[in-house]
Amino acid sequence: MIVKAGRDAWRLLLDLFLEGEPHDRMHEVACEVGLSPGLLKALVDLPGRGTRMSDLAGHWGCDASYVTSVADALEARGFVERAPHPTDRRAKSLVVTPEGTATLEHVFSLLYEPPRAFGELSAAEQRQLRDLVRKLIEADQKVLPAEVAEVRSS
Amino acid sequence: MIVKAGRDAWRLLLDLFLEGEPHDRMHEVACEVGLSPGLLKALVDLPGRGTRMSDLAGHWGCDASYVTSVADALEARGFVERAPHPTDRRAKSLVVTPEGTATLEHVFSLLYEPPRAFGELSAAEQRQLRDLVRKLIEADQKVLPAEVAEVRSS
DNA sequence: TATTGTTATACTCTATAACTATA
DNA sequence: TATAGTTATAGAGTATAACAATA
Repeated sequence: MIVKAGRDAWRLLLDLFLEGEPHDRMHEVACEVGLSPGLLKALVDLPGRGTRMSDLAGHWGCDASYVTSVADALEARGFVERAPHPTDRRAKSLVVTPEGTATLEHVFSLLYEPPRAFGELSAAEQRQLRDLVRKLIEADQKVLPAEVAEVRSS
Repeated sequence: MIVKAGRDAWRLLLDLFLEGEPHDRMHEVACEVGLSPGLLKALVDLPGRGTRMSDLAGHWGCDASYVTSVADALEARGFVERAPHPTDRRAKSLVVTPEGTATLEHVFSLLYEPPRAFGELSAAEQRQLRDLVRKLIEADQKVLPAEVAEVRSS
């Protein structure tokens, strides 16, 4: 059951992400590595080797033709390469180059750097927060499939 | 000082907002009220009565000409109206109409509805989470001005 | 002369439709 | 005939530059 404190917690969390220091993190990181936010998101969200470009469209929730232009842009920067599908000669997949991997590592090191405000919490409080968010994520993963089932049955 | 648990907490929080149920909240709400995400953000982020359009450009971090088109779009839907500045006849401000206010209330009621995962936390845990995030926001507000000062001095 | 909001124009992001090669 | 990726084209979103009114 969600109590008032829970509602307040969510609201505060939302405020933190919509207005505070964390807000522009994705945008800053994109600038830093010279990619548009959309291209950065694509690079970060690239599934493992062997995924067809057509499946990427589904994964990203965009049109197939847009996958082509994203692939062109990332390839032009040397971050990915097109690779042929082993058995289906119509299909291609995108593989991350060493340069792309290095960029991704840089991206994550920037993205995962906590906002300074975290330093104002005691070590015990940081542990508490980690445990609570972990629980939330586990619950989220439990809840999501249930929602999919709901949509299917309606 | 930020300890490992704090880093993990931030990383988990980021995962929650980038991938979990909360991720598409803004987008869903925009659909629900028939605004593009950009227009919704503008409406939500509209400062109080009397703010000049030129100041909105600074506030939103966009060009002044874009403020004009945002104003046109929101005015076309009846959510805001242009009002003359009391003393400077060059300037105008945007005021939210009753219809705009009603829409905003609807928007916030949707936005502030906690993800279902919150219900998996006990009442005590929800209170704990609220207190921690509250602390984080207070620290964030303390940290932000310091950063502005840094930028100024560099 | 500088500033406010607007217009005209152009560039980026993303989608739709038509096309080529392969299944 | 259907599917994979591409191309051509069009629509949003956003910026730059030139403009009219006012300060």
